[in-house]
Amino acid sequence: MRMASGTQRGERRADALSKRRIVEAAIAILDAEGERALTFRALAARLATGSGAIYWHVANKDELLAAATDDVIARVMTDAGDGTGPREAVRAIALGMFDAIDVHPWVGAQLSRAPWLTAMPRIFEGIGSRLQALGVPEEAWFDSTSALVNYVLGVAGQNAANARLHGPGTDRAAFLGAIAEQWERLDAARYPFVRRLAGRLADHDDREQFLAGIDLILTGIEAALPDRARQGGHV
Amino acid sequence: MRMASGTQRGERRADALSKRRIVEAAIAILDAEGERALTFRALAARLATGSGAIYWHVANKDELLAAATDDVIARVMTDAGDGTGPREAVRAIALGMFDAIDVHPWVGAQLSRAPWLTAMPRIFEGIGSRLQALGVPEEAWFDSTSALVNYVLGVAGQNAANARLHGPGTDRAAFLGAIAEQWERLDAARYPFVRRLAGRLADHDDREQFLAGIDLILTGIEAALPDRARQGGHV
DNA sequence: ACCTGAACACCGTTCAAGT
DNA sequence: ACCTGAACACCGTTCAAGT
Repeated sequence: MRMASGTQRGERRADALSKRRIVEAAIAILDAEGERALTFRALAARLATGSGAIYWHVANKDELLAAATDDVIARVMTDAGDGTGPREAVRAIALGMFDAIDVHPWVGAQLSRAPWLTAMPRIFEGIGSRLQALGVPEEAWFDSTSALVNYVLGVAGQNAANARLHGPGTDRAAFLGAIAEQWERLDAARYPFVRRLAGRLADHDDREQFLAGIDLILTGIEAALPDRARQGGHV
Repeated sequence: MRMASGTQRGERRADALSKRRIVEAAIAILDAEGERALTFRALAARLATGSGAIYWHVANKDELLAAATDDVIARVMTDAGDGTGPREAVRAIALGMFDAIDVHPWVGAQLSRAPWLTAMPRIFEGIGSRLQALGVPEEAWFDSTSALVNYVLGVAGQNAANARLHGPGTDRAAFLGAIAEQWERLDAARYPFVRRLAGRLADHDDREQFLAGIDLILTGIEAALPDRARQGGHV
């Protein structure tokens, strides 16, 4: 007796294993239970199969994580980035990444593991093409894009790290408050600056601060723009 | 018969276990053989003891990695950062971190795992206090420092990731060349910008590009400076 | 107080055997 | 071609037993 019910030649059962389904299941586990919960055993259980079956579709865990990350980043790049002007587009792309990593913190960690061949070209293209539209001269493309991308990746990594510390579902405010409290208790002679900063830690808005950083870099980029391009991008 | 040779009351044998010695051994393994090589078994073998002995001095692997990272960062902060003016000091601190991560790539990965209570205050203090000296007004301290720190962490994470891809001791140039080649082969319709960038990937100088990003952010920070502070820091 | 090393629980990955 | 699931090698961590 065949397992398939209503399948025809060349078709696949709706629940047949595939890289797409595996990646989707992986994302679901990562989102709901965090990075530590993603094991081949858990994945196999969720997909009602053996752990070895997954290896038929995916080479190893690194490839699985890269594919999951690429999935999320691809969505960001198609969804965001069509603001009015090029400056708005850069901000929109950056914010899109921030928000995506807010929902999928593990993406932030994964991006620090060099998906140079999958997610990274998407990010470079998304941001760099907008800088080009902003009128940044070709000699400055690489450095400018790299500055924005690295900043975004830095924030992404920290958000991922924070999410790892307070497991999925814990509230951020209490977490930040606890750190602020520690910072206030640091040695006054060695950490005068950090102690004065501590008060702002607890009540600052991550998203606003992220955007403030983007704006600082954009201001730096625009300061080096040829006069012609300063009035909001070229035609 | 006692193991000790020439030890007196209250003294420790030169080769007695201690957190310091454990952390030093861990750093040696991480530097020489990479992150994957650091296991409690390898560490115990190197220290000629049982793996359980390490747990008497160190709570777990996370604490060990945090301590190793803190060690490296602490050295950067005491060694670097005394340039002529505050702007030079910021650049010196940033470059110090870049160079440290170049030598110890695993630090870059570890910083993306939130050592909020050890390395992070050092970094914030090192950079933030110089921005203060630069004349940045208090309302802007947090955002400005955070922008620079996140950028540095982003670069750090990428350098760590690259080092992980080409194991310790492989040459960077060939590695970048391989990626540039892949980027040139991307779909022309979807990645026009990245394809044009690919040529620059292979021959660019990481360190110079890093500094260019720092300068962009510093320019953005200085653009918002009150007039009084623009001429090179306050008195 | 500090060290030893076997044991435990768990993981990524492989592979002979199935369909 | 694709799936099953036991087995392998390895890891972080624990802990009873030693000194």
